[in-house]
Amino acid sequence: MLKLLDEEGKMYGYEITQHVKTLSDGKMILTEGALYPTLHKLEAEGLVKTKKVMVGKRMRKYYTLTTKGKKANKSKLAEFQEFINAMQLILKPKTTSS
Amino acid sequence: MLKLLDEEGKMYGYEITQHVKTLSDGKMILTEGALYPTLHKLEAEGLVKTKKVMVGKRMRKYYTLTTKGKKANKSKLAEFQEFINAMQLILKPKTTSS
DNA sequence: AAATATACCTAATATTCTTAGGTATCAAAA
DNA sequence: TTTTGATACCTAAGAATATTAGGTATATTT
Repeated sequence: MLKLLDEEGKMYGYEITQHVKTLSDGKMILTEGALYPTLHKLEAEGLVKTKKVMVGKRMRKYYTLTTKGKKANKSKLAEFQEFINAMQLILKPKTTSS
Repeated sequence: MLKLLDEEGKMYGYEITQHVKTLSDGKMILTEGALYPTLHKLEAEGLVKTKKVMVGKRMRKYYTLTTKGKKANKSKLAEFQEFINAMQLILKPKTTSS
């Protein structure tokens, strides 16, 4: 979420779920039960700030990264890559011979 | 765990934690609170079977994959790779120009 | 002798996700 | 025109999993 918000500037919750689905060719589904509590937590931690906008009679809540959120994005992305690297080391096939 | 057991043939719990630490250059720590409940669950599901061995006065519980466990290993490895692929698609930097 | 490593384990708590709701507007199909 | 599906927010119960912090005991190293 932080990464998408960093690139897109501002996004609303539903938009984030659609982005995730599109970018992953439908392989990842970010459910609303996972999405909204996380966004609220990010806001409580001061990583994002919100702006409510009315589109017709319907409400949209736009999220944007704070300075703290941009820093968190970088560190979390690096952390995730380290996780992937470590997992690949562990899951790399053990070379039996050669 | 399934992957390590598949390659090593048989392993005991503590050995698995050390393997994970070594393979990942100390970046991943598999704690015992995560390890043992998971091994017990794998056994309950019939993916691994156990054999208790006394080494001096100390007990070791060796785990080996069942046929079902070997199949599960393959599918779980594939599943994890798909997860990584999907995440990389989502986390891939958005090309702004060119 | 004491500290560290080996070797098993559990349990309370915390965290997070899934599932399954609820409310409401808007557009398209039946 | 009604009903379905998409858009758009949300919460809460339950399930799953990890963290933390123990407990027990033997073996080895300092």
